[in-house]
Formats: sequence, C-alpha cells, structure tokens
Amino acid sequence: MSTVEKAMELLNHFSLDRPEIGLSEFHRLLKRDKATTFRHLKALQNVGLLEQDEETQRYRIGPAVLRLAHQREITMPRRAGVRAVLPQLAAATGETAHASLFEGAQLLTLAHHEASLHSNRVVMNDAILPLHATGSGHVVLAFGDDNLRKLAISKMTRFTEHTVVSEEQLAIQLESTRRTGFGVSIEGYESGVHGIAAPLFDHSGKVAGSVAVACVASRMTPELESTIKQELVSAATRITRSWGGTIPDALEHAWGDLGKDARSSRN
Amino acid sequence: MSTVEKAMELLNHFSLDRPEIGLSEFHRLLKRDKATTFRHLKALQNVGLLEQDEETQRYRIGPAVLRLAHQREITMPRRAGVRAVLPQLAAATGETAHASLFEGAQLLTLAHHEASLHSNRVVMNDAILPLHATGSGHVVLAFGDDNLRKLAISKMTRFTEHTVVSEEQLAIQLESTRRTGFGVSIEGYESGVHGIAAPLFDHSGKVAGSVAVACVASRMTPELESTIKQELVSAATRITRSWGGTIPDALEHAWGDLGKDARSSRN
DNA sequence: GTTTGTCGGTTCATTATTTGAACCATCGTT
DNA sequence: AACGATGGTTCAAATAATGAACCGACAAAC
Repeated sequence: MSTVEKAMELLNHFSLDRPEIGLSEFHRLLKRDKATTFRHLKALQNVGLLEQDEETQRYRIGPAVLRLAHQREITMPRRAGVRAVLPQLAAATGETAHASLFEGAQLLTLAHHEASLHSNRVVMNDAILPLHATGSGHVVLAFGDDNLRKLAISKMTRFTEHTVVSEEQLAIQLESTRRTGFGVSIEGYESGVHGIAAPLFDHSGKVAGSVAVACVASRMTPELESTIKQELVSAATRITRSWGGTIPDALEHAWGDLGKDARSSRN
Repeated sequence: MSTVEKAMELLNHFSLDRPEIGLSEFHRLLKRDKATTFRHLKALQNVGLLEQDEETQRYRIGPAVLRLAHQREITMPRRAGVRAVLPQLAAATGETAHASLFEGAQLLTLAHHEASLHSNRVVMNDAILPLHATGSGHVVLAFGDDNLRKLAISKMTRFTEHTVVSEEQLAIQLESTRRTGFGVSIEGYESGVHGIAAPLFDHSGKVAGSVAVACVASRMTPELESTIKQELVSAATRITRSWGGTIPDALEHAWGDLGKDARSSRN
C-alpha cells in the first residue's frame, strides 16, 4: 500500500457520528504512529482535503472536495454512469435494460438500451414509471421511506389484470423485494412484460433510482432469471459506485453470492 | 513537498476544458517522471479519487469525491463557514458584520454579528435584502448575470432619499463595484447606515452571496473605511474558500494589496 | 511494409522520503 | 504538584518513492 493510499484512508473515518477527528483519535483509530498520522493529516490539510477547526484543533473534511465534486458532476453526470453499464446488461441478458432516477417522489426513466438478440423485444416508452406496478417502483418503495409508500398506496391505478392494487398485496411484494433485493413485476404494468429490478443508491445512502431488465414474459425461464439477477447485481453495484454511493450491507447480504463478481471487481 | 501532496496535485489539473487526462498528458503537464505519475494515478484511482475511462484509458475525477462532499455539507454547511468569520470581522471593525446567501434571485441574510465596541450600532432585522439598495445587493448584481440585473431594475423601490432608483445611477454604481471589488450603499436602504460589501463565490465559480459591514454612517472615516475593506477581503476570501470556491482573478486584482494577508494565510 | 511517433504501462538499482520511539509543551483533573 | 490527556516535534534507521530505460500495441508517414 502506497503512502498516498495510507493517507487517503484517513478520509474514510468521518461519518455522521464522527464529523471531526483529532490527532490522537486518528492515531488510535488507525493504529498507526502518531508522527506518521500527523504528517498525513498535514498533507491532506495542505491540499484542502482536510481542514482543522481553529479552536478544537480537530480535523474535518475540507472545502476542496466541493470543487472536486462539482468537477465530477460536470464530467460524469448520473446519466453517463448509467450509460456505461446498460449496454453490457442488455447484451448479457438479451433483453431490454433500463435505468431510472428517483427524484421528487417520481421515478423518471434515465436511459434504456435494447438488446439486438431477439426481434421481439420490450420497447420503453414512458418517462415516468408507476411505483406500485413496476419492479423499479417496488425497489424504491421497499428501500425508501414510509411517506413514499403512503403516497404510492394512495394512487394505485390498475394497468392490467395482474396489477397490484391492494395495500396488502403490495406489502407482500415489498417484503419479498426487501428479502431478495429484487423488485419483480410480472405483467403488472404492461401485458407480456416481465420486469426485474435492483435498487441504486447515492452518496447519502438513500435509494436514488433503479436498474431493471424488461423481458418478453413468454421467454422467461429459471436460467434467464438467474443470469438477469446476476447481471443486475453487477450493474447496480457499478452504477451505485459511480454515483458515489454504497450498497447497504443488508442488501449485499440479501444478494449473497450473486454479488461476488461485482464486489471483487473493485480494482 | 510530501508524496501525498505531489499525488494530490494531479487533481488540480482537471477543468471544464480538460475533464479527462491521460498518463502521457499528465507526465507532460507536471513534468514529473512517467512512472511516478503512473503510480500516483493508480494510488488515487485505488482510493476512488480518480477513475479511468474503460475505453479511452484516460483518467477523470472519481466517485469518492461525491461521498466526501456530502460529508462536508453535513459537518460544515455554509452557515457554519460564515459564523466562523463574522465575529472577527465585527471585532476588527467595531461595527455590525453580516453575510447573506444568494439563492433563487434573492439575497437572504445568513448570519450577523454585532460588535460590542459602541453602544449605538446597526441592528439587522430583514431577512431579504433589496438588490438595488444595499452594498450586498450591488455586489451580487455586479458579479452576477444580466437577467438578474434586469430583474433588479424592474423593481427599484425607494427606501430613503438616497436610494438609487434610476437605471443609469445603478449602472454607475455597479461599474464602480466591479472596478473596486466592493459594493457600497450610503444610506440607500436605511438612513444613517453606511454599508460596504464584498462578494462570495461558490464551487461553481458563481457569486453565491456577500459579506458586509453595516456602519453607523456618522462614524465613517477614511481610516475606518480602509480597515473595513481590508477585513472584508480577508473575510470574503476565507468564506469563499470554505465554500469550495475561489476568488476570480479579476477581483483579486481589483482588491490588489488588500488581499495579500488573506492569500498568504493559506497554510 | 517498414519506419517513426505516440500511447499506456513496467522494471529495477539508486536515492530520498517515510517511519516510529522517544520527547516537549500545554491544558484540565485529581 | 502529579497525572493523563491533548497536539505537535526530533532524528537515526528502514522502507518506499523515484526515474532512465524498456515493452508492446496502435496509427500515421514514407
């Protein structure tokens, strides 16, 4: 591990509970020599990644990160992070892949990519996806907050004969997506479409959208479902990472072995 | 200069024109050995501060900065950056210091601090400051965009007999603040109050607010004006820096020698 | 179709920086 | 006044950073 990496490690110890950290505290936290820790702190401070509180002498994340985050937003907006992943998802599954952004209680389609494998495939039209009737919707409901669920329950339009329209049915579905880590809608929004979705998270740790694969329902088999799920985990992990977020532990656990590839592909 | 600082330097070479940089380009840019540059790039990549484009192989700012920026916002919101500076500004000038945030075409008071030196002092009441009648307003108008100026011109309420109410008068004032780097309003908003303001900038390089000193007009002398300006430059620089912004070159030049202290106090 | 220039990346002996045990100064408690 | 915190400093020893030369791949030039 290079010295720069060692120094950067300091940055990972800040959190809500620990917004400021002093020299001795760092020294204990990292079990590294105090002098070393001190020089690392000063180096990070000199480049603006850290700053020291004038009175308490403790260190906190510095202003430079704001500038860098701005630069990141310019060069790599969320849409770009998604577009780098969808083609592979579509290619590997042979079905239509799409991603949506959760913004202001709505689920907006960000991008989609159709596989060229089959001549009949699902074509995405809608910009706004219903929360109660799609796999993507289930996923943000399951991992989002209560208010959102109440809102969604209040407007459960019926789209097909399979659409989930009762609160109880929805609760069962959400319980399932929370347990498995996938949102599933079998012809719930459009007839003949079987959708499977995985959640995306942003830097603040909240659900920020979803990736999904929309299949021609008649083509679904246990094998296809398995590859879709595996690819979804990989795609969700990569997009989430690109957005500066992390997959919650509970979800990683739910995904279990499916997540192995994605997790090890960090470098 | 430590190795971590050297590595971090790479991060400062990204900009709008240069959102992605390759190994060789960095090597030329920094005039450092290619192998060294390469290892620095990899180190930064490993900690997520950089990421490499899969096809072009060039490097760009990584997702980790989003997480860090989020952490920064939590521990050091804009108001906190201001509050760390206002007391000193008030103490050094002996007058009332205040700062405002420019948000949604409005100038909102963020915080204020009264000096205890004099028994008669300016007391801040208003949450929203008029753009045409205050030093703070002039400063955001002068360094803001045209639309804002048009908006301000369309509603120039008269507050006192000294309020600027004609478009021509305002243009002259703004020209002056652009030249000097200070917004001035002598009894333009409230009788007996002489205000001097300096602009604040955010990470995107735009005016994001202002710091100002509101004096009892009768107390103003050339000496006081001089110290106020000097302290304002220092305060504006510090707050801007805390917000992840930088003072534009043109403005640094306008402030001239006044800015020396602030600029050298970087470490 | 060989030459030349570029690119990203690698090697390894030399060199310079990082490292850590011990040490200081200062503060608030006991 | 002694104690145990804190942030910060010193210097010889150890380790990690460095850079000249090298590699393979690709693209344009001759």
